[in-house]
Amino acid sequence: MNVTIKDIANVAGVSYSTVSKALNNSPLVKENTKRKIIKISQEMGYKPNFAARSLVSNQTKIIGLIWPTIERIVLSTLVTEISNQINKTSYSMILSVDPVQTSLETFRRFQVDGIILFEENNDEFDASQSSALLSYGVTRKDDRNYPKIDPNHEQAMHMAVEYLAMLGHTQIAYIGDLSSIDPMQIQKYKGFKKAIKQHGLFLNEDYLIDTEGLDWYNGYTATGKLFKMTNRPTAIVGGSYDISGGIIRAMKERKLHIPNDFSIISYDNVPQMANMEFPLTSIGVPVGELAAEIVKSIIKLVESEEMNSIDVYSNKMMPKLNLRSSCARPRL
Amino acid sequence: MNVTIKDIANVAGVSYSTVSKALNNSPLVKENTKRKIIKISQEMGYKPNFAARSLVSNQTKIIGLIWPTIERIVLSTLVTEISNQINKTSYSMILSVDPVQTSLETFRRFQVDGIILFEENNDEFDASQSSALLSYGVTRKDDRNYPKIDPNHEQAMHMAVEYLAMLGHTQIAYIGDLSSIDPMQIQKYKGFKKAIKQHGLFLNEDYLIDTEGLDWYNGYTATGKLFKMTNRPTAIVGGSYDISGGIIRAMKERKLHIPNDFSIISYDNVPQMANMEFPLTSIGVPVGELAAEIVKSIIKLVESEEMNSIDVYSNKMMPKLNLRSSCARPRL
DNA sequence: TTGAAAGCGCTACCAC
DNA sequence: GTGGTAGCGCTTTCAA
Repeated sequence: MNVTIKDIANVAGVSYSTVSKALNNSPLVKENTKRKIIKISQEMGYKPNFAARSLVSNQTKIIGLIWPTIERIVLSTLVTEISNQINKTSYSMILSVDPVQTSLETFRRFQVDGIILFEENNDEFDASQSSALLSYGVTRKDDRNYPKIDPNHEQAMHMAVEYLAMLGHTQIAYIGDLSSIDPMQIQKYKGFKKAIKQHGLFLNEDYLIDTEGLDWYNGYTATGKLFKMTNRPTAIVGGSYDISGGIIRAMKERKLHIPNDFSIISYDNVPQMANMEFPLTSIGVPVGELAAEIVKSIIKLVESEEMNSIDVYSNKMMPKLNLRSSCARPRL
Repeated sequence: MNVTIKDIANVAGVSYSTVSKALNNSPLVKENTKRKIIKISQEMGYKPNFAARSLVSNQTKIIGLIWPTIERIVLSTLVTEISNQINKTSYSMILSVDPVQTSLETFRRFQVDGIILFEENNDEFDASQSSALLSYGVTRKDDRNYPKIDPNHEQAMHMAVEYLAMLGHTQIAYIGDLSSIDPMQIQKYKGFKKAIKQHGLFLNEDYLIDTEGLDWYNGYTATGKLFKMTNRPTAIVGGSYDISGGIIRAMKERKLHIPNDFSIISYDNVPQMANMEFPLTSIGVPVGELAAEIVKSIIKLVESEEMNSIDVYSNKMMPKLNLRSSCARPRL
């Protein structure tokens, strides 16, 4: 059987309520007894019983996260990063891989204090009975009244184009998923078009290359279309980490040089960008910052909700340009 | 506030101990009252409080699973399937994406009843303090005293070669990761060689094609090597789902016909095989069976451990050949 | 500064 | 068949 505070109390010769206070570092206990109790509890190998604690305190200190159904390396990096950051707090994180509704129910039985949801999980669901909810990504339903964290895709495209234009590029292509109904993809592509216009460049419709998907191979094939053009662009914005991987590969196979033949900026600001076949300059909210904001927000939400003040907000996070060596001035 | 059994008791006009029994389907309650109570509890949206239940019963009915670090579609299919199957039992499953040691500690705080571990998680760790542990995959350390579930890779290769040989193939290639130190890859590749010999075929070393990785693109590139040969094989065994995807793509690009130009069998018996560019005949333990065995074993382990009888066993599961239309007799 | 006691939601036992 | 009640391990008043 596990050691309980009563066992400790017996050994220490105090009441078990004193033990409880001591272990929770309450200022109501004399430093001396506190130290003694802590020492004894360690010697006895005491581990607090989570169930008992959460039963009485009515909070579990657990954050639940519903695993995004669309598997992308960027999302799993985000999830891992969120987990790491939560581990640094007094909270823990658990995951569910079930559909949203099922996950929500599981989490309710666990009485998790807060739930992180990815808007890619776009199933219909009823969140009315749940604990504090926070979502990441572009929401499809405006009537959902929980806070949202979302990268500013439009601004990202603006910064990418701005940087390329500054280097002297005027012929910039976008290789990304134009056919998707995923609002995130739509925002990127619209953002790109808007940015081109804002920088006074000519928007060549041929330079909007549809990958028809987000996989590595989609980027690879789409890049093939680009080589068939007579009037090739000098710079490319890749729509995602995976797509850009395919672009690089297509370049390498044709013995093309980055950045001399083509300057490339990739969407998605993840550290893995540095380990690609060719390290790419990238644009996007750094995944660490995203995770930090998500963790900070969910905890704030959880703790504020206890005082019944749920304020619905939406945070469009600012992207950053991460310079590597995949961009140069265009050849004359 | 959440609905409790007391609330239900009030509405139903019975005592709350009767509610408890009814909800646990105890034979001590009259069918009539049982039905009434269940109906009311559903209407009120009752969800049992895990913490309270586990506090008294001293078990959580939770299985923890440590997310495999190597991301493969096959593994995530397995995890999802395991989750689905656990949901059908009285247990629930939670995931941790942290390193093994951290996950183990989190799970201990949760007092999970059992833990599923993937042997890909090959970190060093101390499992001595943990609850019932079960691992999937080839263990690297023989001194670990917990049960293991593992597909019989050797038998799988035997069956694949047998089938191809039966169709009349004598020139069979293996495209897989030969350079890996992952014991699972080593077993596949050795199994293939052994199977070739057992079927009295000549083992052409050139037909062992190293993908140098498990990604889609590794299969794609490795297939290129095959086309450079003068004496090409007539049949191919693909080392994994992703690798085989690359093989198919390489075939398609060269306008080669499956199965007329090449017969292909892929390792990994997952349903997604049917949705590939070309549906492939596949070999491996069906992922559903694997999940079922894992779930059955961990639950058995959890429940037997309560009577202190931990028997360490290792289950090498039998693969199955899943016929689709990617194999035919070789051309003469 | 410490101790006693109530009670979180539930299961399980014993009475009726 | 049903109800009453003890108690799981802990936190949190309130009293001493």
